[in-house]
Amino acid sequence: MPELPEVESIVRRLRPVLVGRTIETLDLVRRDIVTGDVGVEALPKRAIVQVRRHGKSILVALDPPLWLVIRLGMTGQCLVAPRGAPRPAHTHAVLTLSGEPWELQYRDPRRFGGWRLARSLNELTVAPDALALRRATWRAIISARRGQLRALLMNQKILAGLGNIYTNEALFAARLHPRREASRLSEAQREALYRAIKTTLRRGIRWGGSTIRDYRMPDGAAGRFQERFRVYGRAGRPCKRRCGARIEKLPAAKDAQPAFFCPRCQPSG
DNA sequence: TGGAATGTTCGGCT
DNA sequence: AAGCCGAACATTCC
Repeated sequence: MPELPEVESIVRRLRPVLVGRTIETLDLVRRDIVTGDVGVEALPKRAIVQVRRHGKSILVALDPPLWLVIRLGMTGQCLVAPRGAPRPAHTHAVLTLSGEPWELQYRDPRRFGGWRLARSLNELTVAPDALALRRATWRAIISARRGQLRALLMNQKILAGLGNIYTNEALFAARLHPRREASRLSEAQREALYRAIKTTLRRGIRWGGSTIRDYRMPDGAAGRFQERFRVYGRAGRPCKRRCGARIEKLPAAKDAQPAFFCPRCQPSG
Protein backbone atom coordinates (compact mmCIF):
# COMPACT_ATOMS: atom_id res chain seq x y z
CA MET A 1 0.00 0.00 0.00
CA PRO A 2 2.18 2.78 1.12
CA GLU A 3 4.08 4.48 -1.68
CA LEU A 4 6.20 7.58 -1.37
CA PRO A 5 3.40 10.07 -0.51
CA GLU A 6 1.94 7.78 2.13
CA VAL A 7 5.34 7.20 3.73
CA GLU A 8 6.12 10.92 3.58
CA SER A 9 2.80 11.70 5.28
CA ILE A 10 3.65 9.24 8.04
CA VAL A 11 7.20 10.56 8.47
CA ARG A 12 6.05 14.17 8.79
CA ARG A 13 3.73 13.21 11.60
CA LEU A 14 6.14 10.86 13.30
CA ARG A 15 8.98 13.36 13.35
CA PRO A 16 7.67 15.76 16.03
CA VAL A 17 6.69 12.83 18.22
CA LEU A 18 9.98 10.95 18.01
CA VAL A 19 12.87 13.30 17.40
CA GLY A 20 14.73 14.30 20.55
CA ARG A 21 13.29 11.43 22.62
CA THR A 22 15.04 8.35 23.87
CA ILE A 23 13.81 4.83 23.29
CA GLU A 24 12.96 3.33 26.65
CA THR A 25 11.58 -0.13 25.93
CA LEU A 26 10.90 -2.38 23.00
CA ASP A 27 8.24 -5.05 23.16
CA LEU A 28 8.88 -7.25 20.18
CA VAL A 29 5.92 -9.55 19.79
CA ARG A 30 7.20 -11.18 16.61
CA ARG A 31 10.94 -11.47 16.44
CA ASP A 32 11.00 -12.36 12.77
CA ILE A 33 10.01 -8.88 11.59
CA VAL A 34 13.49 -7.61 12.44
CA THR A 35 16.67 -8.31 10.50
CA GLY A 36 20.06 -6.68 10.23
CA ASP A 37 23.62 -6.29 11.47
CA VAL A 38 22.62 -5.80 15.08
CA GLY A 39 20.18 -7.40 17.50
CA VAL A 40 17.08 -5.58 18.69
CA GLU A 41 18.50 -5.28 22.20
CA ALA A 42 20.51 -2.43 20.66
CA LEU A 43 17.45 -0.18 20.52
CA PRO A 44 16.65 0.77 24.14
CA LYS A 45 18.59 3.74 25.54
CA ARG A 46 19.38 5.18 22.15
CA ALA A 47 18.21 8.67 21.28
CA ILE A 48 16.23 9.41 18.14
CA VAL A 49 18.03 12.20 16.33
CA GLN A 50 16.27 12.18 13.00
CA VAL A 51 13.31 10.69 11.11
CA ARG A 52 13.62 10.67 7.33
CA ARG A 53 12.37 8.91 4.26
CA HIS A 54 13.99 7.39 1.20
CA GLY A 55 11.63 6.00 -1.40
CA LYS A 56 9.13 3.96 0.56
CA SER A 57 11.43 3.41 3.56
CA ILE A 58 11.28 5.22 6.90
CA LEU A 59 14.78 5.95 8.21
CA VAL A 60 15.17 6.55 11.94
CA ALA A 61 18.62 7.82 12.90
CA LEU A 62 19.71 6.85 16.42
CA ASP A 63 22.49 7.90 18.74
CA PRO A 64 24.82 6.19 19.49
CA PRO A 65 24.81 5.84 15.70
CA LEU A 66 22.52 3.19 14.25
CA TRP A 67 19.76 3.21 11.65
CA LEU A 68 16.33 1.75 12.18
CA VAL A 69 14.90 1.23 8.71
CA ILE A 70 11.16 0.54 8.57
CA ARG A 71 9.57 -0.77 5.42
CA LEU A 72 5.81 -1.00 5.52
CA GLY A 73 5.28 -3.49 2.70
CA MET A 74 1.64 -3.57 1.68
CA THR A 75 -0.11 -3.24 5.01
CA GLY A 76 2.38 -1.87 7.55
CA GLN A 77 1.30 0.87 9.95
CA CYS A 78 3.10 3.05 12.51
CA LEU A 79 0.56 4.19 15.06
CA VAL A 80 1.06 6.57 17.96
CA ALA A 81 -1.20 5.69 20.88
CA PRO A 82 -1.36 6.38 24.61
CA ARG A 83 0.96 4.13 26.57
CA GLY A 84 -0.70 0.85 27.38
CA ALA A 85 -3.54 1.46 24.95
CA PRO A 86 -5.17 -1.62 23.44
CA ARG A 87 -3.11 -3.02 20.61
CA PRO A 88 -4.86 -3.71 17.35
CA ALA A 89 -4.55 -7.20 15.88
CA HIS A 90 -1.22 -7.92 14.15
CA THR A 91 0.76 -5.51 16.30
CA HIS A 92 4.29 -6.90 16.05
CA ALA A 93 6.31 -4.35 18.01
CA VAL A 94 5.77 -1.52 20.48
CA LEU A 95 8.30 1.18 21.39
CA THR A 96 8.03 3.43 24.41
CA LEU A 97 9.88 6.71 24.76
CA SER A 98 11.36 7.84 28.02
CA GLY A 99 9.22 10.26 29.94
CA GLU A 100 6.50 10.35 27.30
CA PRO A 101 2.90 9.23 27.71
CA TRP A 102 2.65 7.61 24.29
CA GLU A 103 3.98 4.59 22.48
CA LEU A 104 4.72 3.68 18.90
CA GLN A 105 2.81 0.63 17.74
CA TYR A 106 3.93 -1.19 14.62
CA ARG A 107 1.43 -3.50 12.94
CA ASP A 108 1.42 -5.29 9.61
CA PRO A 109 -1.23 -7.94 8.91
CA ARG A 110 0.35 -9.35 5.76
CA ARG A 111 3.90 -9.08 7.09
CA PHE A 112 5.47 -8.05 3.80
CA GLY A 113 7.14 -5.23 5.68
CA GLY A 114 9.71 -5.27 8.46
CA TRP A 115 12.41 -3.51 10.46
CA ARG A 116 16.10 -3.53 9.70
CA LEU A 117 18.89 -2.40 11.99
CA ALA A 118 21.85 -1.16 10.00
CA ARG A 119 25.12 0.59 10.72
CA SER A 120 24.96 2.35 7.37
CA LEU A 121 22.45 3.01 4.63
CA ASN A 122 24.78 2.26 1.74
CA GLU A 123 22.82 -0.03 -0.55
CA LEU A 124 19.47 1.26 0.60
CA THR A 125 19.87 4.64 -1.00
CA VAL A 126 21.55 3.80 -4.29
CA ALA A 127 18.42 4.39 -6.34
CA PRO A 128 17.49 8.07 -6.32
CA ASP A 129 14.43 9.12 -4.35
CA ALA A 130 11.65 10.04 -6.78
CA LEU A 131 10.78 13.28 -4.99
CA ALA A 132 14.37 14.46 -4.70
CA LEU A 133 15.12 13.39 -8.27
CA ARG A 134 17.30 15.82 -10.23
CA ARG A 135 16.68 16.45 -13.89
CA ALA A 136 20.18 15.29 -14.89
CA THR A 137 19.72 12.05 -12.95
CA TRP A 138 16.38 11.45 -14.60
CA ARG A 139 17.82 11.97 -18.05
CA ALA A 140 20.53 9.43 -17.31
CA ILE A 141 17.95 6.90 -16.13
CA ILE A 142 15.48 7.29 -18.95
CA SER A 143 18.08 7.18 -21.68
CA ALA A 144 19.85 4.11 -20.34
CA ARG A 145 16.88 1.81 -19.80
CA ARG A 146 14.64 -0.25 -21.97
CA GLY A 147 11.42 -2.05 -21.27
CA GLN A 148 7.95 -0.83 -20.49
CA LEU A 149 7.60 2.60 -18.98
CA ARG A 150 5.38 1.35 -16.22
CA ALA A 151 7.80 -1.36 -15.14
CA LEU A 152 10.65 1.12 -15.13
CA LEU A 153 8.83 3.60 -12.90
CA MET A 154 7.87 0.87 -10.45
CA ASN A 155 11.37 -0.60 -10.25
CA GLN A 156 12.73 0.43 -6.84
CA LYS A 157 16.29 -0.33 -7.87
CA ILE A 158 16.07 2.36 -10.52
CA LEU A 159 13.81 4.96 -8.92
CA ALA A 160 12.66 4.77 -5.31
CA GLY A 161 9.13 5.69 -4.31
CA LEU A 162 6.56 4.97 -7.01
CA GLY A 163 4.13 2.06 -6.72
CA ASN A 164 1.06 1.16 -8.70
CA ILE A 165 -1.08 4.16 -7.81
CA TYR A 166 1.39 6.96 -8.45
CA THR A 167 2.89 5.28 -11.51
CA ASN A 168 -0.52 5.13 -13.15
CA GLU A 169 -1.38 8.68 -12.14
CA ALA A 170 1.96 10.09 -13.29
CA LEU A 171 1.72 8.36 -16.68
CA PHE A 172 -1.73 9.85 -17.14
CA ALA A 173 -0.45 13.30 -16.23
CA ALA A 174 2.35 12.91 -18.77
CA ARG A 175 -0.09 11.49 -21.36
CA LEU A 176 2.02 8.39 -21.86
CA HIS A 177 0.74 4.85 -22.31
CA PRO A 178 1.94 2.47 -19.55
CA ARG A 179 3.29 0.00 -22.08
CA ARG A 180 5.34 2.49 -24.04
CA GLU A 181 8.94 1.55 -24.61
CA ALA A 182 10.98 3.65 -22.20
CA SER A 183 13.92 4.08 -24.52
CA ARG A 184 11.81 5.57 -27.30
CA LEU A 185 10.49 8.75 -25.74
CA SER A 186 10.99 12.10 -27.36
CA GLU A 187 12.86 14.82 -25.49
CA ALA A 188 9.56 16.56 -24.73
CA GLN A 189 8.03 13.36 -23.42
CA ARG A 190 10.93 12.69 -21.08
CA GLU A 191 10.59 16.17 -19.67
CA ALA A 192 6.82 15.80 -19.35
CA LEU A 193 7.23 12.57 -17.42
CA TYR A 194 9.84 14.08 -15.13
CA ARG A 195 7.45 16.88 -14.23
CA ALA A 196 4.49 14.55 -13.95
CA ILE A 197 6.31 12.38 -11.42
CA LYS A 198 7.09 15.38 -9.23
CA THR A 199 3.68 17.03 -9.40
CA THR A 200 1.80 13.77 -8.89
CA LEU A 201 3.84 12.89 -5.80
CA ARG A 202 3.42 16.38 -4.37
CA ARG A 203 -0.32 16.25 -4.89
CA GLY A 204 -0.41 12.89 -3.13
CA ILE A 205 1.47 14.34 -0.17
CA ARG A 206 -0.72 17.44 -0.04
CA TRP A 207 -3.77 15.20 0.36
CA GLY A 208 -2.13 13.01 2.98
CA GLY A 209 -1.69 9.98 0.71
CA SER A 210 -4.28 7.51 -0.55
CA THR A 211 -6.36 5.32 1.72
CA ILE A 212 -7.71 2.45 -0.35
CA ARG A 213 -7.86 0.12 2.53
CA ASP A 214 -5.22 -0.19 5.26
CA TYR A 215 -3.10 2.93 5.00
CA ARG A 216 -3.43 5.27 7.99
CA MET A 217 -1.42 8.10 9.39
CA PRO A 218 0.02 7.62 12.90
CA ASP A 219 -3.07 9.14 14.52
CA GLY A 220 -5.32 6.78 12.57
CA ALA A 221 -6.50 9.41 10.09
CA ALA A 222 -7.07 8.36 6.48
CA GLY A 223 -5.56 10.07 3.46
CA ARG A 224 -7.76 11.71 0.86
CA PHE A 225 -5.87 11.51 -2.40
CA GLN A 226 -8.03 8.57 -3.49
CA GLU A 227 -10.81 11.08 -4.04
CA ARG A 228 -8.61 12.70 -6.63
CA PHE A 229 -7.54 9.68 -8.68
CA ARG A 230 -7.80 10.31 -12.42
CA VAL A 231 -7.17 6.76 -13.59
CA TYR A 232 -6.30 4.40 -10.73
CA GLY A 233 -9.27 2.16 -9.96
CA ARG A 234 -11.47 4.05 -12.42
CA ALA A 235 -11.83 1.44 -15.17
CA GLY A 236 -14.98 2.03 -17.22
CA ARG A 237 -15.49 5.52 -15.87
CA PRO A 238 -15.06 8.67 -17.94
CA CYS A 239 -11.69 10.35 -18.31
CA LYS A 240 -11.46 13.42 -16.12
CA ARG A 241 -10.02 15.45 -18.94
CA ARG A 242 -13.51 15.09 -20.41
CA CYS A 243 -12.07 13.69 -23.58
CA GLY A 244 -15.07 11.39 -23.80
CA ALA A 245 -13.16 8.12 -23.44
CA ARG A 246 -13.57 5.57 -20.69
CA ILE A 247 -10.64 4.57 -18.54
CA GLU A 248 -9.28 1.13 -19.35
CA LYS A 249 -7.69 -1.52 -17.19
CA LEU A 250 -4.76 -3.48 -18.57
CA PRO A 251 -4.62 -7.23 -18.22
CA ALA A 252 -5.28 -8.37 -14.69
CA ALA A 253 -4.10 -11.86 -15.55
CA LYS A 254 -0.48 -11.42 -16.54
CA ASP A 255 0.43 -8.36 -14.53
CA ALA A 256 -0.01 -8.95 -10.85
CA GLN A 257 -0.98 -5.32 -10.63
CA PRO A 258 -3.30 -3.84 -13.21
CA ALA A 259 -2.53 -0.67 -15.11
CA PHE A 260 -5.15 2.01 -15.61
CA PHE A 261 -5.05 4.53 -18.43
CA CYS A 262 -7.11 6.67 -20.76
CA PRO A 263 -6.95 5.23 -24.29
CA ARG A 264 -7.44 8.64 -25.84
CA CYS A 265 -5.14 10.80 -23.70
CA GLN A 266 -2.46 8.12 -23.49
CA PRO A 267 -2.07 6.67 -26.99
CA SER A 268 0.18 3.64 -27.24
CA GLY A 269 1.93 4.91 -30.36
C1' DT B 1 -18.22 -20.77 -0.36
C1' DG B 2 -14.12 -20.55 -2.62
C1' DG B 3 -11.46 -17.97 -5.70
C1' DA B 4 -9.70 -13.62 -6.93
C1' DA B 5 -7.81 -9.40 -5.88
C1' DT B 6 -4.88 -6.02 -2.91
C1' DG B 7 -1.02 -0.44 -2.40
C1' DT B 8 5.41 -4.65 -2.19
C1' DT B 9 9.64 -6.90 -2.74
C1' DC B 10 12.60 -10.72 -3.31
C1' DG B 11 14.62 -14.68 -5.62
C1' DG B 12 14.86 -17.51 -9.45
C1' DC B 13 14.56 -18.29 -14.22
C1' DT B 14 15.49 -16.92 -19.04
C1' DA C 1 22.32 -9.40 -17.70
C1' DA C 2 18.32 -6.99 -17.38
C1' DG C 3 13.60 -8.06 -17.31
C1' DC C 4 9.69 -10.89 -16.20
C1' DC C 5 7.16 -14.13 -13.06
C1' DG C 6 5.59 -16.20 -8.98
C1' DA C 7 5.77 -16.54 -4.11
C1' DA C 8 5.70 -14.77 0.62
C1' DC C 9 1.06 -13.39 3.79
C1' DA C 10 -3.68 -12.05 5.52
C1' DT C 11 -8.02 -10.05 4.73
C1' DT C 12 -11.86 -8.55 2.09
C1' DC C 13 -14.99 -8.80 -1.69
C1' DC C 14 -17.68 -10.87 -5.04
